[in-house]
Amino acid sequence: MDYKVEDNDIILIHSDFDLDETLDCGQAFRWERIDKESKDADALSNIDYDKAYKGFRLNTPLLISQKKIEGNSGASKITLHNTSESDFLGIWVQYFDLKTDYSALKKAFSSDETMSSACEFAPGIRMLKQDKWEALCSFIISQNNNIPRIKGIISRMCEHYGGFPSYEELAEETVESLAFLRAGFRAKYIIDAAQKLSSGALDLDDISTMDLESARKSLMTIKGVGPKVAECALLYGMYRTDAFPVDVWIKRVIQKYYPDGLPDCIKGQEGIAQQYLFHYIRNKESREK
DNA sequence: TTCCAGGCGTATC
DNA sequence: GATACGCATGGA
Repeated sequence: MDYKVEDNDIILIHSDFDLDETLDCGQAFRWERIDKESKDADALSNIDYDKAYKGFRLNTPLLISQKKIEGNSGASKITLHNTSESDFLGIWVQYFDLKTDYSALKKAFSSDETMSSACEFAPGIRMLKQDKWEALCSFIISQNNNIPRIKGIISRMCEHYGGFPSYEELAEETVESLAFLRAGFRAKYIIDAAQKLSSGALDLDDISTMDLESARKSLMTIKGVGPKVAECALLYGMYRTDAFPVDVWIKRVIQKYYPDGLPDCIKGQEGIAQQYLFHYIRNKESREK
């Protein structure tokens, strides 16, 4: 993992990192693409970039930009703006999973034909290793919901609390006091999760060390957490790459490409493979219409 | 208007 | 254990 510190920025040259494919693929809900005409773009007025995003890991903000390097197949210059080396090493290296070799992963995955197509379709996808509580809470909100509306609910939540709320804060709320979220039937689930964590009935650090089956069961004692949300909390919040969330889109993938089971080449890394498959089925088919 | 969205709780068999 | 249905909200 090579990087350099330049003024107040951290610079990476990377072949397996695309901001659109990683930050806008339904695994995290707080990244916003910066419109070049918007006020946010002012901070980048002296920067040469193709695309940029602003967002958060829990309550640490980041402005990140990408510029394709001409003549170097697929490589981009990624800049983490106004980021100290200690924040980079302490937060962002893990968040963007920078110690994992995605070229090697994709190569292994590509012995399967569908996986090969999915990796080729969006080669810049990376897993985002999110905060445990942020991931759990976000995916409780995600159920039977669409991505733009999930983002809206989480955005209203963060605006209201001045950042992503702690479970202690949410444990004090009621369905009525959370009406401003317009989260629908999910409000009571958010509160139940917050109360179980706040009271100590459940502990996400403990759960993260359990074997997969015990961790699932423990998470599913929360109202509104079923197999899919538990799997997402484990994958995105606790880095269990062998967790495999199955939502309506992945059900379509399985029905269409894997009626007889998942291929061996993704064993142990099912969760990461799932991210390529999810993006592939959601975007490829709409693009073909 | 109806259908659908990164599902789950509940009732019923 | 399997299956059917309702659920809040809002965009297509």
